[in-house]
Amino acid sequence: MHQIAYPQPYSLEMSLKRVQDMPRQVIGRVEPGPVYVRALEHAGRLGLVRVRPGPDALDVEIRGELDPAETLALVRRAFALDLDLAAFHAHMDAADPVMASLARKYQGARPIGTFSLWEALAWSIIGQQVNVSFAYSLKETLVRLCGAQFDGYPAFPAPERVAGIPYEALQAEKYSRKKAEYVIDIARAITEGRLDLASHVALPFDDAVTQLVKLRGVGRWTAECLLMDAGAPDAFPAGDIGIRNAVQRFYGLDHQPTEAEVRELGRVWAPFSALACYYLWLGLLDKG
DNA sequence: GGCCAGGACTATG
DNA sequence: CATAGTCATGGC
Repeated sequence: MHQIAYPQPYSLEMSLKRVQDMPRQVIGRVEPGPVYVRALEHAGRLGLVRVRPGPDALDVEIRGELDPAETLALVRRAFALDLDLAAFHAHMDAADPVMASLARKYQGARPIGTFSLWEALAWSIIGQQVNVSFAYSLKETLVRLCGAQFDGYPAFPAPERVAGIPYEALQAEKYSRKKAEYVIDIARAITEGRLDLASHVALPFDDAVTQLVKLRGVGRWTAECLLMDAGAPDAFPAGDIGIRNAVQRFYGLDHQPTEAEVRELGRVWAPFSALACYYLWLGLLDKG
């Protein structure tokens, strides 16, 4: 059992809220405790990760062939443990009372994302246009068709696995032709060494977006969602329909704002736009 | 039953 | 550059 000291502020229960409220827990699952469990295929090794709250630190259990040091680093990133949430609160207290109020309501919540850039990008493409519930069923299909398993828990398939299936395999499972092509083509590009997402993500933010949108199936929204999941603190998918609805609701607008309006209203969130979007999405989970 | 979903591509003015 | 049509399907 490994331990990761809690950042401040932090609440695993709050952070798990969004995972638990999803219509399906395809890869990352929450079990009683609470315990976050996910199988992981990383660098050709398969294993399982369990994360639970200890008295003074997060307890991380790593099983299988996974390298402990690498896996702990992945957990840090996927659980956003290095984000300065205290600075986010201070900034919003001074700049935006609405956002400050949301941040207080979900005190200690940090986004729990994917464990690889490939999974983040595939997930964003899968999530384009369709409702979240259907997106999860599409993700489940991909996992069922190609994913490996550890101890009964499915892992998100490595790109090599997805690269090997024909478009028709996904088309037959309710993917649109284009969505099937986008996901499989990107898996093939990664597998064949033509695409290195890590090098794109490492670029300055605007350059990263510019490079990512050159990929077929990747527009600005998808690029910003990937960068957000990769930990870019100021990623801001302002055109997101959920963000637009959340802004209308929490800022009391009489109409659904356009992407430009959201970007303007959210200018004060910089350099914490990604966390602001996360808290807006969190707010949407509470109906009414 | 019609419209909207955590968009992007393609074809036309 | 700007707008319209298309995509697949589930949820409401």
